[in-house]
Amino acid sequence: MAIRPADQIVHKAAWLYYAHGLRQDQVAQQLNISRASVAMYLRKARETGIVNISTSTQLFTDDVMAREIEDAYGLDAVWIAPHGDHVDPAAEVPVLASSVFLELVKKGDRIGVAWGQTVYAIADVMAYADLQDVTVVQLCGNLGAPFAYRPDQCTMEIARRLNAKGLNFYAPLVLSTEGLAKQLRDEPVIREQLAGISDCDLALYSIGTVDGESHVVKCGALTVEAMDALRRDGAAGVVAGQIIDSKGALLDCSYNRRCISADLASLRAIPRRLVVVQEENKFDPLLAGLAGGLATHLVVNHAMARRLLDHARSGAWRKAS
Amino acid sequence: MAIRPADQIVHKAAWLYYAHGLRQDQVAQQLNISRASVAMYLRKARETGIVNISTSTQLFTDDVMAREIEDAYGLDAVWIAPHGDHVDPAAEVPVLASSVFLELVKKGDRIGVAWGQTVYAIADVMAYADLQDVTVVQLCGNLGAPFAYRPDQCTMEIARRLNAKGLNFYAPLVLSTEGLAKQLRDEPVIREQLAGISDCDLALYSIGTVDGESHVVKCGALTVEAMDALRRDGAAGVVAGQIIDSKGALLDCSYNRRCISADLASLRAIPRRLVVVQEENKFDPLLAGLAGGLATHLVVNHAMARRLLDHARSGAWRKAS
DNA sequence: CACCAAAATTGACTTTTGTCAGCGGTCGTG
DNA sequence: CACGACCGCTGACAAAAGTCAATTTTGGTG
Repeated sequence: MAIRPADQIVHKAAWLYYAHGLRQDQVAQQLNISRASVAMYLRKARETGIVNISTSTQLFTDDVMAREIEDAYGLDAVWIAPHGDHVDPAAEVPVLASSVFLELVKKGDRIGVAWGQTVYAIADVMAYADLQDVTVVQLCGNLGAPFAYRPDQCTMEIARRLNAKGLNFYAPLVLSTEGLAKQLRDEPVIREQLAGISDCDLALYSIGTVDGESHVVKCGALTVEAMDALRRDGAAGVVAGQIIDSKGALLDCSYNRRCISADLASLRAIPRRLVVVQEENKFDPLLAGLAGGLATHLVVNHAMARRLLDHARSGAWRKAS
Repeated sequence: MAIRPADQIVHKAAWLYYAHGLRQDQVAQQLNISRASVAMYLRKARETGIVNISTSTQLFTDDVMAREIEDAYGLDAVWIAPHGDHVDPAAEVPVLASSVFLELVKKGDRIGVAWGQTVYAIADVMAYADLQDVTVVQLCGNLGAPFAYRPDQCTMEIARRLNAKGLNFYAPLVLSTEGLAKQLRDEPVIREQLAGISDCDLALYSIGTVDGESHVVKCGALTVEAMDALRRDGAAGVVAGQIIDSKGALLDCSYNRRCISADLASLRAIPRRLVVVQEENKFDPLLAGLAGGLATHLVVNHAMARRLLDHARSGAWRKAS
């Protein structure tokens, strides 16, 4: 990402201020501009990722409960957001998740991103960074629904924050017939995108519920009735727009066959898979995802952590092999 | 690195302030402490690396001259510090070098560090970071001289800044006889340390001059006369306390044989080798180091960059294979 | 348990930073 | 070339952050 001439002055101001520790008035003097401009440039520098301010997430992994969940569920790392003893409890999980995400990203990475309110909330609070050679790929097809959290928006917003290249999926998430979905999957452009998913270094997604509140229902991919029927047939959660059963396997149903989305095996091929779960009612979907080995890194709040641990201790837990 | 209970509050304050964007008074209210304490905790958070503020060094690599030097000398990356058009020109190279260094370090790295005024200056301006599982190893033996920039100090200071483990070398840099040096090198403790050098992921050093101003002379490892004699025998630079010739090979001399330091082949085995050169009179030593393939990454100031480029263009340059 | 020294915390004050209306220059357009 | 819309910069004021001497708390000791 080449620096445009207009960025030069921003960069220079940021350098003098943050790297050399000069005060704004000294920087202003140095560059022969007003201090107000310096303040403006510095804000710009932070907003473009020229300057990076990050806070360690150690505190949230450095916890016996996190360790126990890691052991019980065979995860690489777990972060637990404390219960809302502060101003904005709802923001805690997304803020933590975005920090964790930024810690996991490396230069040159290829990152798979799914969608949903949680994913968008993370993107929304994510700090700007100027990572070189990062590509953000959309893990599933699109939806026309006018929601900010739809697949292409999630991908684009995260790409924008990281100053990365966004690779959108130019296909609908769900089609009306299985045949059409199959044909579309065989289209070179789509096939290529699907094939590229397993090459990702990092993935970010949440796991959706299978009720009327589900994002796939809200966005019109499924009717409430259809979802109810699927639930009776064993649907337990939603991953990248697809329905999984309680073992974390793809549910054998028409809907899934009509979906254009990441193959679960491709997802599991991604070495670091960050799953973030926020809402209370996502306990069962999360268990399904964990059973399917869809997560390696997990961010949850304290209440959910408690339930996970109790569940594991009750002996009810067994991961699918 | 486990978080001590006293750090909890620091971490929490930093989290609310930097991750959530609350103001200091809001954080104070949240934690039931005074705003003055919050300010203090935040400073502590920055000083411990719980909070990381870094500035992109893009501006200094994003330059035609840097590209040309990379091509001419076969380096992976070059950074050029602008000439001192600001308050503290002498600080420019160390500040830049420390930022570059921090960009190159990754979690879990093993880092080799040599010594000298330049290296110490870099350590001195380096931001604090809280890197997990990082080890900083000393590349050569010690000197008793009362200088801040002696080998153990350089290693320790950098380890302290990174919150890493420092592995010091418990042997003198130079001994009075070759036999003793050989015997000492065969001591298990020393042998192990020397063997561990090639396992490093990153190295940081400068290249010293071979005159009376050389740090090896100032620290008493060599007399001015001895150094003069070595120069007549082809000494061109100093790397990790050892004398190299103009081709970047170890000079065949008694002094080198009496040294306990990193084998040049071990240094070259380190994948990323950051060389930082600051002083004007280090041009020839730098050329020697480059000829010996001792650098992969280079930080110099504008004047030095100019000279390097002119030298390469004059056709005088040829790297040893 | 009273005492002291050292460390942590605070209130009050100073310095630094953020903000925004308004000014002045620039560029495209009629 | 005159006009107006737009953009970036600045001065002045408001808000926030930094600092430090004074005070309280803590932890160890006789």
